[in-house]
Amino acid sequence: MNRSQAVVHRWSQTLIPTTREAPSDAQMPSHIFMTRAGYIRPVGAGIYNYLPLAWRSLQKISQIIREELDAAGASEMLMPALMPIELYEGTKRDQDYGDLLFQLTDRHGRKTALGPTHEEVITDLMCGCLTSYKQFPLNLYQIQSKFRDEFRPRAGLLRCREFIMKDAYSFHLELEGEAGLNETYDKMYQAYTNIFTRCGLDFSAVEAEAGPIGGSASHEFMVNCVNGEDTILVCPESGYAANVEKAEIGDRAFSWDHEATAEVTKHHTPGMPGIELVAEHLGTNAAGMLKTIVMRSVEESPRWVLAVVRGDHEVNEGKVRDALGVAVEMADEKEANAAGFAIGYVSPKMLDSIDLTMVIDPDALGSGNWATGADEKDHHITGFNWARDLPSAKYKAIIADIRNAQAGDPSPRAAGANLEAKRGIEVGHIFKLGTKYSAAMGLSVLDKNQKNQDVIMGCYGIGVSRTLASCIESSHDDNGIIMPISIAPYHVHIITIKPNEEGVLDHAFTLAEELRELGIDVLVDDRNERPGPKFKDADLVGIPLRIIVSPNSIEEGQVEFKKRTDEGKAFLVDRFKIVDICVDEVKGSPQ
RNA sequence: CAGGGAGUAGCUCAGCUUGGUAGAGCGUCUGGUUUGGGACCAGAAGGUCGCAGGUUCAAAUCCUGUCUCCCUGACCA
Repeated sequence: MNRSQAVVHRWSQTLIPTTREAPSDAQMPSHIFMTRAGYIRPVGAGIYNYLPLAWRSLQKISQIIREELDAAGASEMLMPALMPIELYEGTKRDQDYGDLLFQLTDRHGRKTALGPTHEEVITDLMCGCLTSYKQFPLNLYQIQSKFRDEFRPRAGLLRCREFIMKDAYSFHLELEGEAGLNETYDKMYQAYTNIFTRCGLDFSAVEAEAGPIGGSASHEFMVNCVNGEDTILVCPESGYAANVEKAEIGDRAFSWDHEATAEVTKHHTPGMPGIELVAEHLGTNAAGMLKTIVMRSVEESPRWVLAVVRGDHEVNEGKVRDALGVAVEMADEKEANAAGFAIGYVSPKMLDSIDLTMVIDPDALGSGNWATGADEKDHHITGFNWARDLPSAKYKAIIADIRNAQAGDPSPRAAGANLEAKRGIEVGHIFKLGTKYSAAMGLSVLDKNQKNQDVIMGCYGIGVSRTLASCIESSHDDNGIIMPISIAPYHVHIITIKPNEEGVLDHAFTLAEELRELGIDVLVDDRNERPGPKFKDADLVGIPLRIIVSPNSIEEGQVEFKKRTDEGKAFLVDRFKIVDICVDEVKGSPQ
């Protein structure tokens, strides 16, 4: 509630093009309702006009972000959206980003990009600005349109090619201490928590795939929503929550000594894409098979790595990296074949044929009778038993949690508890970057000891337009949007009944003006429409407080009042009480 | 990018199989009657049928090419 800027707008004199029917291509509720309620209109694939209602909400979200980040010690600035491609040379992100980067050529043939984020720009800027250890910590942010050539934009504002993002970057010389990265990171974590709480969102802060520094170096802020694109795993006992990519799994029982129950038998299994088909052919299921993934360590003298998981599980590269202490990547299929691996038909038995490191997930040691590859094209075996058929594994292999967690897995933080899966929409992500960009781009300063040191960085993003969409995604009913007061385009929606009749409009605008002077934003539906469409439109646009002004109630010295969340009809309120009621509602909600 | 679908009035769609002067509902505009949950009557405006070729006496309709949009997958705020 900002007194100096509160407004009274007339429906008839702003642009709120509501429609009765949804565009046929919209699937997600936020997309359908934002279009129907006149918040947005498409321009191209993943490109939208933000009409007045959406823009007012986005401004309110931005204002909340500004207040919280300023309070956390950050300063707002603005960098250009257009940037020369040379900036990316140091970090090779023009390749990492690949097709995601919008690239264009100017009239002089210079290659230029539209900014997908601004690590390079700000690091380059800092190279010329940061000269002394006395300048730290420094935390800068901007709110701006970002451009990403998404493979497939979709779901309205949830995944766009041009979208509004707040990105912040912090600079430090150490991790610990007052000026350290950890201190700023924690402040930003708290600021994000405040921001999303004030926006009225039901969200979870979850651990995400850690950056190069390790530890809990990255958190995602996820709006809890069944339609979300991301899966997070939570422990109901301890409160532990993590992205599916990152989630640890609690201790699992395993044994080398399961008794063999069948002989090893070879089967011809040609032309069966997918483990399900093979399992069916072998008379078992995916959970009865071993999946053996060929990887390589990423170092100067690469080494083969075999990761073994149960057939219905997925290998997690990050976990393999953590188990081995070196980064790994999927092996190139041609190279692996040349080295003797029958890609697609690899079994753990390769441990005895090729010099390699083997990592086994505990669940792959949960039985004495497995189906797996035969190390020969188009063939699998059944009856594999670790103790009988590959005794060397017990001494040579590493056992570690190397697979993606899933619902029902034991919690890593509470004995006996099981992880539950929830869906979410990622609206914020905070990162400890370390020296990735500063080292690549030569950003260093002299520390107290006159030693040149690479600057340590953190980066912090919020999808502003996505935050609006995810709010609507999780807060709507069959009739339309239900906006929280803090980010609603207007606080109060005054509906006039029979606006042609003497005094109705005057009454409505007098009331609106009283509210405005107390810092409340008001939309007055002054259209000469019948009541039906006005009520329908009001439900659709979802402004939280509704006042109905009609000839009848004016005569009685009353108005009608209803919250968007209330069921049924509005109730009568004395005219002289309505302003206080609205002020209490606005003040009593998160701002 | 791969697989699937769609481009016809501002919006939602029919018409295409079987070629013959462009249709409906909603919305918009005018006049009238109406005014508590998407009214009614009368009238009107609005489309080179995505684009370019081709076949034909004749193409929204058949053929070829091309562009755009949507849905499902890998990425991310």
